[in-house]
Amino acid sequence: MLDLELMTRSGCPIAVTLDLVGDKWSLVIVRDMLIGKRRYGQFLASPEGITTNILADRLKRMEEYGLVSKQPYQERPLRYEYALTPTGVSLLPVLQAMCRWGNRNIPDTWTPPESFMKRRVR
Amino acid sequence: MLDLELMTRSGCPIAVTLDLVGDKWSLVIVRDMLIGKRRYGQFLASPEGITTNILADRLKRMEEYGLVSKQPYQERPLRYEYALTPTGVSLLPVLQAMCRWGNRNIPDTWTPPESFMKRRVR
DNA sequence: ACAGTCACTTGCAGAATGCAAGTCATAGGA
DNA sequence: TCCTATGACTTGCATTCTGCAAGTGACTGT
Repeated sequence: MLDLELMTRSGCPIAVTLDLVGDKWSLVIVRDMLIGKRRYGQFLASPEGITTNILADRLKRMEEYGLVSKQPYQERPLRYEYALTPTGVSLLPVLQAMCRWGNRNIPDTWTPPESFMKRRVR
Repeated sequence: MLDLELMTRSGCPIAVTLDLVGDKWSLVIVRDMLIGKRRYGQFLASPEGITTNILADRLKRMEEYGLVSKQPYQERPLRYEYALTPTGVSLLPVLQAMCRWGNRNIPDTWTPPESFMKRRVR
């Protein structure tokens, strides 16, 4: 369980989830981490084109929320890589449901790899 | 299939879904409609406290996107009620996944009614 | 010495959001 | 008749968030 002193709008699990990741970018970053991306530059390279300031802000926020953790992968200069915590990974079913919805309802959306759609967590 | 000329960031079904409903309010309104609310005042009465201008904007946007339709329920004064289209209803699995995630990971979130969690759509 | 890489930070303009108040049509009661 | 209430919005304005571009600091490789 996350231990947050988060300003939530209500106790509704949908509303609380949206308070944490209800914006245009957070779940795109989660998607990238689920397919193995770990570094700042890799997130920037995704086709959606997140900007540097938003990426830095979201990584920081999701770390505060307990969805992401960072580990140094080198010293001098000190550099971090980012990965999902188990709580972050467990957002996978939400993303899978979005993929199914997008593929069914919006023409010309990419078909995600089977490994992504079939993967089970928890 | 929706027929949109929507500015999407990429063809990723996750990113496209977020382009449509990736904000703090749209899916709260979808939740309310899924549990039977249909009128402006009912949406305003939800505990999250959406404001009138945002609600009007989201109803309009979701109608443009084909997620919501409106029907007059009286004339003089002309009043509409809102309901999800089949495409809108099919967002249910996304909301169910968010509920499961919220309930597992965030303390003191409400347990949704079984009728909501068990319901199946296609 | 100098360009290049990587991970950020900063400044600023424009868009989105939140808050409060106002509008419009009508019903119902004093 | 007038007054109040209801329901569905709209408007104005201040605050916050986002997008874009440029800059910074610590290196590495040439």
